[in-house]
Amino acid sequence: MPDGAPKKPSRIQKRNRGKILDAALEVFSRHGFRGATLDQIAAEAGLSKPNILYYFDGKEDIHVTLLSRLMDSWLDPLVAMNPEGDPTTEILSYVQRKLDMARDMPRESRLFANEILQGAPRIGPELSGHLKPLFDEKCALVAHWVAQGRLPPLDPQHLIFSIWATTQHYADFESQVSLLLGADADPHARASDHLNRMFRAMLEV
Amino acid sequence: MPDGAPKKPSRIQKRNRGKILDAALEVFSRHGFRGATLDQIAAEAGLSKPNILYYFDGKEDIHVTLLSRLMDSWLDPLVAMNPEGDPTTEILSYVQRKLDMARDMPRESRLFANEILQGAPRIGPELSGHLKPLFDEKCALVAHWVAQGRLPPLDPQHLIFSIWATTQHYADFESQVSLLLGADADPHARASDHLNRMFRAMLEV
DNA sequence: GTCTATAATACGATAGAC
DNA sequence: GTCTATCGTATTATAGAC
Repeated sequence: MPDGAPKKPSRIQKRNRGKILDAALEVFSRHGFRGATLDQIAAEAGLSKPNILYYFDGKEDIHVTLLSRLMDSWLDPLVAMNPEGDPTTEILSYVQRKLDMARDMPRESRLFANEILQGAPRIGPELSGHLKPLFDEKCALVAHWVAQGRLPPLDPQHLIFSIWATTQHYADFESQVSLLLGADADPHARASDHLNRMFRAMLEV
Repeated sequence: MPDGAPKKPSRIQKRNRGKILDAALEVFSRHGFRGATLDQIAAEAGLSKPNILYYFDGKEDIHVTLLSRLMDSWLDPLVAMNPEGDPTTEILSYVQRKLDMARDMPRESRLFANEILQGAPRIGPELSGHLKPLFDEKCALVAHWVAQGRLPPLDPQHLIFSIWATTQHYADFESQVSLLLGADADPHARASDHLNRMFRAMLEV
């Protein structure tokens, strides 16, 4: 077969690659890249270690594939911020969607947190290529809203950082959060309320 | 020599333990516990690997010693929150001190972030023993201020989480922050301004 | 495609000379 | 106290049968 024309993956290939990536998400997000082992991933996926390496070129290949696959859905809430909408509503909805993601996709959150915390050695290009343009675009949008007087003077870049930080905190530092809150109430509802009040206060003209 | 009476460490012992802990802070904070190696720590400290193990019982001993040594100074800003002071001033000062720490002690911030991100497997008891009582005490203080009507209704626990999240973000995710901001301005001044405005808006009665 | 067996290396820790 | 040399194990990756 001539090079450059990758064979179409069979049904079974797709299913196994999916199983491996899901297992890898579980293991990498809990232990980080170096702390994760192929043995753990293989056990979690229900496959043998050499079989894992039949589908991927190595540990790093799995990790990089995982990060780029998840990048798009991870950025969805920011993409959804609508230039036609009401500024305050759009931003508060974004906060809410990010907080929901921290609850529904904590593994993805910790996977990215682990990678960025260690200097993004394996995902730097993806960040420059996908995240940076989107970030710049949405910062320009917020700045535009400010210039129109529809938002008070604020720093778009640091506003977005604060949204990321406060929402992802509940996924990334979950062990500390649950220790400090105790096991009683559902933290999500109270966190949602708190963040809504905080960012609303900041966005009032 | 009878047990239970540890020999007083000599000057050279103190100095070498200090060099090792400083090197370990550098390496652990950048690569996490599993990602760090004794070879790296030894090279950074300018000592041989067996010499490292002469001063500490093993890799884990170094890590735990480091975490408990740093815990106190890491919590200093929260301790300094003064019940006698003006509520808004005290909280805004706390934000400022935490942000200064993210700038001045980014390695310490990343060390704790790495540990907590992975479920605090080696520092859980320290958190329960030192952090939890302090956290509860300061939450009660904020709740008291709210009950007095000196602060608007707010959730003390989640307020503190938001302060931690937003300030530590600049140290823990520095690689992403610097990528997105570009290399131009000093981020610290603008971050300080932004966080001051944000939390002030939330604290207005 | 999947497995068992194994190679190759990285790493934490120890032995023993000085 | 400090070093060189080395052990034992964990871990990534490959060989080769089926």
